[in-house]
Amino acid sequence: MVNKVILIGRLTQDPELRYTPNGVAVARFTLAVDRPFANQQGEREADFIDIEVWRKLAETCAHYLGKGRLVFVEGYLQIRSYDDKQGIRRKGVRVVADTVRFLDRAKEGQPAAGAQTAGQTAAQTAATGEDNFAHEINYNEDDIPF
Amino acid sequence: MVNKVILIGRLTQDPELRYTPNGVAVARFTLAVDRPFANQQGEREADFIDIEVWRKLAETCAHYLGKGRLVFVEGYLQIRSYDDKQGIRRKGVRVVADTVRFLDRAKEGQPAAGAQTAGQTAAQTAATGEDNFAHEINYNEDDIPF
Amino acid sequence: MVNKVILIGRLTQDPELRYTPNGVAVARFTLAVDRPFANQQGEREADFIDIEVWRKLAETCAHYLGKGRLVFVEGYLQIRSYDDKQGIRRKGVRVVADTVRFLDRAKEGQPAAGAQTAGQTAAQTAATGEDNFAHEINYNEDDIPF
Amino acid sequence: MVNKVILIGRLTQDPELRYTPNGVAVARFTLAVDRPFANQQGEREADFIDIEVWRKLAETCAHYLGKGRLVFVEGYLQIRSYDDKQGIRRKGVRVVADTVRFLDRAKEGQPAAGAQTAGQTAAQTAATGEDNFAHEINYNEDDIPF
DNA sequence: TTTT
DNA sequence: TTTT
Repeated sequence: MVNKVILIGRLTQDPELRYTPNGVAVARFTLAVDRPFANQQGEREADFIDIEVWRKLAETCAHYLGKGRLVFVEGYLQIRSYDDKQGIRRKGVRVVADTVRFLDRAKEGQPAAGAQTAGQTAAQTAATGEDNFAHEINYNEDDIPF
Repeated sequence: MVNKVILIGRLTQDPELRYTPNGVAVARFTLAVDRPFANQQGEREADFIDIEVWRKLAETCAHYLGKGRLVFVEGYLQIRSYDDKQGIRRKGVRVVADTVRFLDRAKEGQPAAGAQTAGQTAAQTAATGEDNFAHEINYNEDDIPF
Repeated sequence: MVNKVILIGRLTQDPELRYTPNGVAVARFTLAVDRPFANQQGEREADFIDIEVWRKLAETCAHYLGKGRLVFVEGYLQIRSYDDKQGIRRKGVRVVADTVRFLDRAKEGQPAAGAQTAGQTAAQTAATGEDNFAHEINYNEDDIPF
Repeated sequence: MVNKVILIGRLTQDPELRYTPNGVAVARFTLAVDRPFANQQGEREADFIDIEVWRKLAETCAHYLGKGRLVFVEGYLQIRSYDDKQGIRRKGVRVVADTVRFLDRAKEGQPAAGAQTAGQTAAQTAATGEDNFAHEINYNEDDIPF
């Protein structure tokens, strides 16, 4: 009924931008979110949380964000069961974000770039028949939010 | 750096209450959180999200909550990799809650009860050598929050 | 940059529904939100927080909500300076909500009703020249969110 | 019942640090939170939101934060009626924060400093009989959270 | 598999 | 009274 996730963390890699067969943009990246407390070995661990954004926001993220950037993310937790290639039932988890705010500036000499070079057209994506983007979770039209 | 989850949903079952070998109470339950939109078949799906609570709050939840109850939950998303019995790497996901608010009344004739009958003493839990509570995620002292 | 408020509380009165001169619906109500701790006299106080909703959601709230109902509200905090009738500078505060979820059922015999009878048409509102709705905060087109 | 505020914005001034007569530290600062949309004149306005922090966190904020710093704040909205010096009833609003995260680095040459020079001992504060800190809202023991 |  |  209410499902809200709020995160601040750093991208572990540049975002990946893809398009559904129908030409809808979707970008994915992983956020490293440091825990506020140390574990018993005195190390500070992080949670690595998969983020998914759609449409115009996907293209903005792919264009401007890169590895190491600090972002605020607001979205909802989506949990889905699926069978992997070995036919084993697994649980897929991601945060589908409707808000992403950039909290620091891109580094000099490391222009925003990067990510959007991964851009493919809808036609290209359809052509490759890529069906297990998003770590083995297949997309269909029901997956497209909003 | 910031990791916050806010949920309102209904318990799919009574909570399970256990104790770590050191006697720390931990309760688990699953929340069904309805999505606010229908899918293409016109059905309203739900996400099923595992919740974990500790110490006094664990005992309160086990005592007063039961299947079907509506609750507000606030906590953080915890993601952990582990190997299942077949040695396959899996991802465990849960929300560790620090706040749980009860949003409806317990039904008549179905007294709060239930859950806490699952209560075991620390000694009992240790004795059974139960090491894969929480859907195959082993607990150790580092897992105990706060 | 980020401004988010999340509340659960009960309406102190039925919502008031009005229309801007341009015919945009706006509803207002006050939420009593109990504090989770008692004060030194052992009493549990509440904060009384003014909520404002717009358009279709305004009409839904006016139609279905009434005094005493329990709701979840998500929105943003809006703070505005203004001069009251005595010309004294005051601060106006309200939560502009984009999400309202009803957490309990309307009571029997006390049908949803009530609120929406306050409905005026845009023409009516314009005619009365009402300019200090919302506790002395004048509305202009800039106030209309989204 | 639930009252949660999440903000990201910049300090308009250095924090002010005071102590209650009983020696409890309290710091206050105002956050400028830019709205995500422009008004009809094409300007981007901000909300100016008063933040209050207590105890150790108050001292940390006073020590490390200064004007212009970007912070994440989590807390609850507190609304209180009071009479100002002219005996006029007014509404005091602030966010009492339990979490403050620093999102940027202090500028070179403008060392963290500043704020904590305002530090007074409990004795000093008591001596001055200062009773309307916090913009005319008097503190008493009930105001001290947690 | 992971970020500063 | 306001921040970048």
